[in-house]
Amino acid sequence: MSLSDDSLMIPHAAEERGRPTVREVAQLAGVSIGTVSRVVNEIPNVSPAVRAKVREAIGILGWKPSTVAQNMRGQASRMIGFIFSDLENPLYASMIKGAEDVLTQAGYLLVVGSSNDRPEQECSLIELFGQRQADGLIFTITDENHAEVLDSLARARFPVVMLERDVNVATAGAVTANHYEGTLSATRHLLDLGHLRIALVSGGRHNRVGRDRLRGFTDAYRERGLTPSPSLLRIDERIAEDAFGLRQTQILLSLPQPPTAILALGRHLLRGVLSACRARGVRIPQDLSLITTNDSELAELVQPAVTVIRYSAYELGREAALLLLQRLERRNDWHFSSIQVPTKLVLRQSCARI
Amino acid sequence: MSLSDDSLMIPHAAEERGRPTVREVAQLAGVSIGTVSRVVNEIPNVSPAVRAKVREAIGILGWKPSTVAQNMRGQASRMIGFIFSDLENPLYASMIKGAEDVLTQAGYLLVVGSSNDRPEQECSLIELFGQRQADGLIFTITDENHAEVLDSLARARFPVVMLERDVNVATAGAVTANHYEGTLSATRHLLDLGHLRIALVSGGRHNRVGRDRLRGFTDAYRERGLTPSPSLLRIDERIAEDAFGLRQTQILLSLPQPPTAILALGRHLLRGVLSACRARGVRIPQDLSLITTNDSELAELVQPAVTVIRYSAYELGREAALLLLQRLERRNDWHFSSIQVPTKLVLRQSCARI
DNA sequence: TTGTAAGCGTTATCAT
DNA sequence: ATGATAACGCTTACAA
Repeated sequence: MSLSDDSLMIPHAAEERGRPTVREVAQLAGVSIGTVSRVVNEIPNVSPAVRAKVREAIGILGWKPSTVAQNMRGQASRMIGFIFSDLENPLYASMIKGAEDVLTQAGYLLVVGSSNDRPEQECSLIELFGQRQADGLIFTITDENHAEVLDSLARARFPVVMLERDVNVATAGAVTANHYEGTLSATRHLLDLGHLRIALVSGGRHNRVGRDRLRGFTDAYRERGLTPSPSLLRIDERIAEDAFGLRQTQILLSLPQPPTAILALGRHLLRGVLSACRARGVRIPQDLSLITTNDSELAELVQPAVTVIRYSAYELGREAALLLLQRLERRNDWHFSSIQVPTKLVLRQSCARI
Repeated sequence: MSLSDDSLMIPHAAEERGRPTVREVAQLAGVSIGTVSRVVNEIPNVSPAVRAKVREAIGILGWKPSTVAQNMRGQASRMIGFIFSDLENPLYASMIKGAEDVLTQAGYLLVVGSSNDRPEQECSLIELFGQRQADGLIFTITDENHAEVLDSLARARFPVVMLERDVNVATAGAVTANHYEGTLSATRHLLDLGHLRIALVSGGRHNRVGRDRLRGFTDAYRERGLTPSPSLLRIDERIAEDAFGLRQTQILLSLPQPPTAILALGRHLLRGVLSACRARGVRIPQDLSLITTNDSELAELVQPAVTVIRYSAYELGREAALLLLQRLERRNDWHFSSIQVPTKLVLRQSCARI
């Protein structure tokens, strides 16, 4: 008597308005919780009659298994982290979209975290993803050599794919745009037009993108037995700052021997370059040739339209996600693999023969 | 004997390389698991000596409590979902950033999901967030009247804040830019310049943004005892399509009585409008005045620079997150609240007196 | 002050 | 084919 009273009160009563649980489903269907689990997980040995009853009860209660409880049982969380510096950079937005499209398709959820270029933030995000049992991580590390971040990464229990970065961690794969080829062909193009004083405005050597660009630039010169002028190398870690493009262009235009062409490689540089040129009355392409990256509405529609090195950030994100999924499937052979996404020189009206 | 053998084998051995657990920490510190928990959760009654011992053990093992297990105990997951249509739309990117900045600060993690404007996808994301015990949701619903999505929303066990949308769900708060005022003042500006044939290119009436804009537009006319010409109202649900701005402008310019000004209100419209004008040799602002929204590098740097209705999408995201946090704190009074973020008319060179 | 044990909602291993 | 039960890692009420 009192037993049955208790068992009527104790179970997670429907009127408690909490989410339904397997137990309630089992009770309603008149079966055990094991059977319910077998039904939802499509395990063979269940009679069709019972299967139907359980399905009905599930429908009535609107029950969905709790992902949290499933994770407790050691299942994959189907959650992927994505750490990048700044969402307002349209390149990252596109990468995330590319990754998200692939991951959603595969039943994963994407968890984003901005580092704002702060390594400490990167560390704590990596830890956080670990605590939450993320299954994998896509990451654009700020400083490829930051010891603590690399440490967190090495300790991580999930596979990592680096986007646009090169890092000395055994378990990490990498996906990058081919900035070397892109810069090489852009520089060749300017040299072909007779330019000898070409300025390179770009990020520094602290990450792969900057290094590849510098290498492409100097290699194009070297091919013709030339050397770029050091004073025209405007390479700096502070490229992320808003006024970087403007300031560097002002400096270049004030040089005793100003450049005849500028290669402005980096986010939001175009804006500053154009402002500086207009302020000084420098005409493009008559006085100065210009190539930037990546492609944008601004580059396309400003007059004259600007020649750009174009690559698909969306594709970059896609490839990173695909590589990660591949590692997630066969957990054993995480042999290092590196994928390159092509770049393309899109010719417009901002370059002229000298 | 056999008992002690068993208890020596069973515990999660350190050499198993799994994540450490409370039990291992407790064992190493020579205390009980309850004590470990009390130390990490800063519960008062623990002696300093024990506290120190436990802290040391935690440090040695590098233990962090599993968020998953904590959630099982009914704790908040500190996970917020964000559903929007398209990450490549810089407005959403900024909103997400605004939200993320606030939420990270408060110890929450942001989980993103793109709907690509598909209500079914929205439904399944809402369900998914429920299954994963998200604590809250920021949402830009595609169709404010879609019954199934509204249903999922009503069933959801977490508070929801709508961004740029108006929805008839009791538990939902709302944050919007003041598109009514923005459009009103832009239209007034054009009327002040003597324009009578102003075209409105905008999204349809299926969401709040489109309706507010239309209302602002017609109210500005009404103030002067005028009525907008129906043929100049280019309002359509397919605004998200890439060529929408181009096509609508072509139509407008082909009219027997073409407009003397265009109000192009929506993402990526500027590009198409400019292309159409250039193709036809229509000069801005001599032949046609133009106002768009939101502000962008393109609007700022194209020549002539384009007058825009500006508002901060970042601020919109921030406000949404703040409203959500407020609801998360006092779970009781979810009385409906609605926040408006201001808009501002930024005058540039694309409008002329007629 | 500290230890013990129940329980969160699943899945999986036993029996039956 | 199905039911009972242990286990996942943690928090917390209760006992000591």
